[in-house]
Amino acid sequence: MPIHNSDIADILNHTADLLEIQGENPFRIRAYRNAARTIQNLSKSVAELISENGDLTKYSGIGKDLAGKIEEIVKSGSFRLLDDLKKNIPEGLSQLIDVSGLGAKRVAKIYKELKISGLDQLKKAVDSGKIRDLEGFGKKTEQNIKEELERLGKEQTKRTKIATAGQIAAPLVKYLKRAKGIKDITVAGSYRRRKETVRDLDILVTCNRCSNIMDHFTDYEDVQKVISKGKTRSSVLLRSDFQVDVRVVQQVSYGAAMVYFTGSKEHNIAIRKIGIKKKYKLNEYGVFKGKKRVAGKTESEVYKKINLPYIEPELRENRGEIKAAQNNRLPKLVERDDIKGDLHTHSSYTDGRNTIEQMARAAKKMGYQYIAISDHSQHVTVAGGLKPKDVRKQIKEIDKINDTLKGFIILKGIEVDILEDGRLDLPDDLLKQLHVRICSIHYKFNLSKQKQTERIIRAMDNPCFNILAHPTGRLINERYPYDVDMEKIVKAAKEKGCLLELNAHPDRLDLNDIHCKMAKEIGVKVVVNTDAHQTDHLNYMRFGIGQARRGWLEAEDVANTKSAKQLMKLFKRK
DNA sequence: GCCGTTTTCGGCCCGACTGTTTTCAGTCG
Repeated sequence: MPIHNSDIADILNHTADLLEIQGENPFRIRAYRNAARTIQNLSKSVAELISENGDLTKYSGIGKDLAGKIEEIVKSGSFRLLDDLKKNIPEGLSQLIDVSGLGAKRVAKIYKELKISGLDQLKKAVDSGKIRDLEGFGKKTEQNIKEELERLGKEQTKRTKIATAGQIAAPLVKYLKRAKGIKDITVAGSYRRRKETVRDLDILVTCNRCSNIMDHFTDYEDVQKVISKGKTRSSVLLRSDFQVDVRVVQQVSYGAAMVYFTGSKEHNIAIRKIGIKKKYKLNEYGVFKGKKRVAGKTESEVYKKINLPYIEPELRENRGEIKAAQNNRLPKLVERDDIKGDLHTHSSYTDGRNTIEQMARAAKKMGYQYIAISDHSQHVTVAGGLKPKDVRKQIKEIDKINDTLKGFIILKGIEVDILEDGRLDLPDDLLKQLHVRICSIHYKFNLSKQKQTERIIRAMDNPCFNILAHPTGRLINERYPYDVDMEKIVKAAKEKGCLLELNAHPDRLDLNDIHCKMAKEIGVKVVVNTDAHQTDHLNYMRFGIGQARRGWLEAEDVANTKSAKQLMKLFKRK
């Protein structure tokens, strides 16, 4: 069974956890974590790379030693260092380290002094008041651990989808704005980087003489618990168990603080290193030469001081953006206003809520030039998938409505199912009468990787195949992607002249950012579609654009920045 | 364990907050 990059990253992170509990050199531990992160973010499969005798040491954070260890993991499926560590350190300790407030040092102490090696034992020790007597611990710490354990018990700590985070952020930002003296307020962090899910919200605030801002914040009616509260930084847990941090800085530090709190952590570390080389110190208050602040008011000013152009938040993941910036080769990222239409939408012909005409008028109102109605095909019976006669009826209706629309066209589309054997769910002669065929998988998710990949590539052989919809089928936090070899699929799409969808629905966001970048590098155009089932879903486009930007896509890489006419040319098969 | 315009040793991002201890270690982001 081939080992995935995320498996290798998990093994390295697990190793780092155990090394940390063992009290190893912190820099050695960091090296394992850095390498794990590098691998996690790689678009290419490490297993494949090794089988082709590729050199892992060309990636940052992987040296000779770790390259050898990674090879061991890939080739043997096990890792001797980790196995040895496990012999000395009970398995349960890595769960303890996941308890917020417990780090490696405290876990090691709890284990050493009280022989506690699992969550259940920890709970018992907390209940009987044994923790408070340990040196360096106390009543308060014990209580915090107790609360954390209760929280872990009732809730799986999942990351929150960006759309949900937005719904939480909006009223909170509105509330914060009512504080006296408040000036600027920005939701920074991974939310600003438009990551598909976020762990918490980082809200950055500037204000004049605003001594009461933190009181105002912690008084918010949705606050369940105040985790910490200081003059410049406070953290709370909302009733939904969602964490929000607020940081206050002065106007003169706003740009530096924005860079700092937007992250990512890895990006920040990388730019600080550049700063150090230039004898600067970068922190959230500015860029400093000695004790003198030489930049900090705006983000551009901060980047400029270390000889970099402004880097868009979505790129700040230390995935090559700094090198690109140094070489003046940053992409000019696609924007919502570049989009000229939506190619994946549903109508009341199947499981959509609105009529074709309502969908079209809503799209026109958004400033689009076209919309494709692409309802389900017959195999998806639960959604009332269209039979051939239904498709013919829909074609006629679209022609009729198109006659009434000025400066806008409804494209005839279909979301046609890819059957288990790779055939499409409707006859070719009918599919040929449509403008756009979006092809997707809605059943048999659990085929082997090889079979699933072959199924899709076989479907692409059909010249009617235009776009592969939601290519991995994942639903964030709900359903894993089906097992496919994405690199093979992207290459097949390139070879056969097919396009890939980036489904903008916030539950899907599929392709993910890494796959978007892969498509761009291989030279396959991406279509950002909303999969709208009602008119207001058309607004999901903004989430798709965020993901596309994270995947380094420019307008040129996104097919639906083109006119309908240009699109038809793109769909022409070789 | 990684890395190099301070190149093969000696560094490794930086600061806030908490709780415990009394000047700071641990944790987090």
